[in-house]
Amino acid sequence: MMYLKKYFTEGLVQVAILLSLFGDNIQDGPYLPSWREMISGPTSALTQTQLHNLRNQQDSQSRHLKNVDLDSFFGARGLLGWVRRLDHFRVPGSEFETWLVRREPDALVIGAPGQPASLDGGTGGLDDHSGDPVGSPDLGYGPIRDNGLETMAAVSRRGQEEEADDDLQKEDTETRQGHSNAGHNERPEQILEESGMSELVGNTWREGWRDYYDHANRELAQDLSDQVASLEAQSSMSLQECLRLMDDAFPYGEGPESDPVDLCLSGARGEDPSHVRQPLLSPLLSHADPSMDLEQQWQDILAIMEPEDTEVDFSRDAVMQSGSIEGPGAMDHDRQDIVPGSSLDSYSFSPSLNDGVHLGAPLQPTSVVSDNLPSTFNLIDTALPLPFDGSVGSPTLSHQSGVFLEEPVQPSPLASLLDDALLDEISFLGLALEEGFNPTQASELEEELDTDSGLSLNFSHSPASPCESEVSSYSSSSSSSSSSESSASPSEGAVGYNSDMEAILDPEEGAAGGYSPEVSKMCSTSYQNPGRYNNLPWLEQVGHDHNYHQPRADSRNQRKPFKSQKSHYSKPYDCDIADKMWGRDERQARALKIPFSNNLIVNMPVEEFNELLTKHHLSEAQLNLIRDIRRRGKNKMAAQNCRRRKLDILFGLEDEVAGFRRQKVRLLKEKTENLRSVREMKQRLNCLYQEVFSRLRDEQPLSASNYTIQFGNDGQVLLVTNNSSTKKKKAYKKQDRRK
DNA sequence: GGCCTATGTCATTCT
DNA sequence: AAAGAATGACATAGG
Repeated sequence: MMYLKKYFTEGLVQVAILLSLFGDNIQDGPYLPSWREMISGPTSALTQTQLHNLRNQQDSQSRHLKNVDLDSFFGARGLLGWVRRLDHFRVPGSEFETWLVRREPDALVIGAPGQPASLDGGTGGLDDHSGDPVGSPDLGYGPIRDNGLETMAAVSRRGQEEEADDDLQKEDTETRQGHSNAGHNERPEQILEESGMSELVGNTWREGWRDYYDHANRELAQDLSDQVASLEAQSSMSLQECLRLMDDAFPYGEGPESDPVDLCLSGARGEDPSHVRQPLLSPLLSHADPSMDLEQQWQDILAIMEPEDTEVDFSRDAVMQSGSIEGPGAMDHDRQDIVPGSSLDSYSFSPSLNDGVHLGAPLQPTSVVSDNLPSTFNLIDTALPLPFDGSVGSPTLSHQSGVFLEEPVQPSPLASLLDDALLDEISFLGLALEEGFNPTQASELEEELDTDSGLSLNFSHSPASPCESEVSSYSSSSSSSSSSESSASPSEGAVGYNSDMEAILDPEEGAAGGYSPEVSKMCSTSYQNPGRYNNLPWLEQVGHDHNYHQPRADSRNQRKPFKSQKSHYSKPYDCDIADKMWGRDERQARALKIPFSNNLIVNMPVEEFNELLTKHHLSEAQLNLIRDIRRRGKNKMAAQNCRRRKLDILFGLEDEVAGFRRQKVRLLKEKTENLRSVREMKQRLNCLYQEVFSRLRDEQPLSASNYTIQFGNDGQVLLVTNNSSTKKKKAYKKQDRRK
């Protein structure tokens, strides 16, 4: 606020400087705009939207017209500040990655997933327990490790900028709370208040365009942030608990069984699981009670999953897993995308699992684009082969899933965790596809777009005041010739306008009716740059010269020498140019022998104009004509300025649209990354499930394809055959809980 | 001749 | 209240 007031009071030059500074900001990477805004101060105006016109239309606030651009600047600052705070929705994503780091290297962190302080020991723990994590990419936790490293980097960055971000997040939190409490209609006001600009922005602004932008973008951002937040909360907590419990059930070094994860990993390497002693989870979970009852652990797992089960879409899951929607081609394509070079290819499963598991590919952009959306959904949805038995009171874990089940499928509880996220992703991708967005090009596009500031900071305004040309074209009605206008320099500014008059026009006063240079600087956008909007065909006809008051030299003007190359008011009424060169006013003025040039009449200050009229004895017809000439001349300049402002608004909106598109690409990219991480976690959980099942033995090893693990209400662990006709239950002795 | 664009002008409202 | 600014609507010229 203080910044803004300072700049506001110190004049428009400082505002221009601010805009220039902001132009640097917009070129930052996609992860730091909010920081930069906080650190660098209110470099806020994304574009110079000339929305004051709209505001003036709807609500005529008592602000000076010459300040409307500044108003719009500050108004845009509030709006765009909010838009840029959409970056906050990435915070959940960042925290989600943080969770990965905490879980892997440091078991103590698991119980307290919201404490960044424990992250410091994460890297060391990772190194200690994994042997040579960097040099052993085939250990199977490469993706997680990578995520962890990324997270560490993110956390490090976060720590460095935490102080600034705290303020920003606080502000954002307050904003969101206000939004949730007050509803949509109060959001713009809240934004204005938090930006300290409420006193500068009119009501119409809040009710008009800002509402429009606020509504559209907040919906987008809110959906994303809610989705990511819920996704993180659900999946991270559930997976975390599951992994911990499962690892508790099979602690490292206890008994002949190897670590569950090691089994999975060793399976990928073709090693004997019993000889593999590369712990992945056990060291991290060593704090857990190793004697914890398996049943209790499963129940804990199911308790975590259960709330999500009610939202499972059975029919869709069944269809998906039966492959009725996804064609074999798409399936094959997905698999091809997954295995080689994928971040998941380091995960391994038992042979049966490998046959059936439909690994969630890290959302290969090509597959997303080339395949239909259902296939994409299937790709994601079937990534977790953990179904759920809907029987009330008897939660059942089943290996039935789209992965390795032949029987009627049951929805996966963990898969349901991601339903919302997946649907949102689909809608997002659908939207992107609608607009021709290709995720494969997202990165390139983002880079390309980021290089384009999207700002209209190219103040290629006319060096001369819009009225200077006319002022310079003043000529005495008696002494000036027709060449006076063409030879006058626009920069001369003040020119003696009449031999009868002793006063010298002040150039600023002479620009009374024109578009003031300061305002022109504020409003001028880069549409005068011929190359900027070359890709907008509808703008080809718009990119004309808007220096209305300057002599024009384009081909059109050459074809229209009489009308365009010389101003109507540049000729004295008694010059010997043909009548057709003059407009109606010139002709009438000459007919009535008005002793002033039209330029003089129009651009003269009103006091001097009135004095001039009184000095000369003019007839009523002459006075009326002079006043009409002045009125029409003023209005003509006003119309020119009005049209220029319209174009300024137009291009400002174009800039904003470009900025929103960049942000959309950025958000899609982040969402894709988050979903990929979730899929990886689901795969790991599935691996653990398979391992647990493989350890349940009767007289002989049980086939995972024939049995389903169930828990009875009495605490018994049951193995239910998948064939309902020959259903038999094997009750396992309830183990003592040593909790 | 019709369409489009640029520009001027008028009427009206607002500052 | 006057002057001017702003702008929608319309007319006109030219391509």
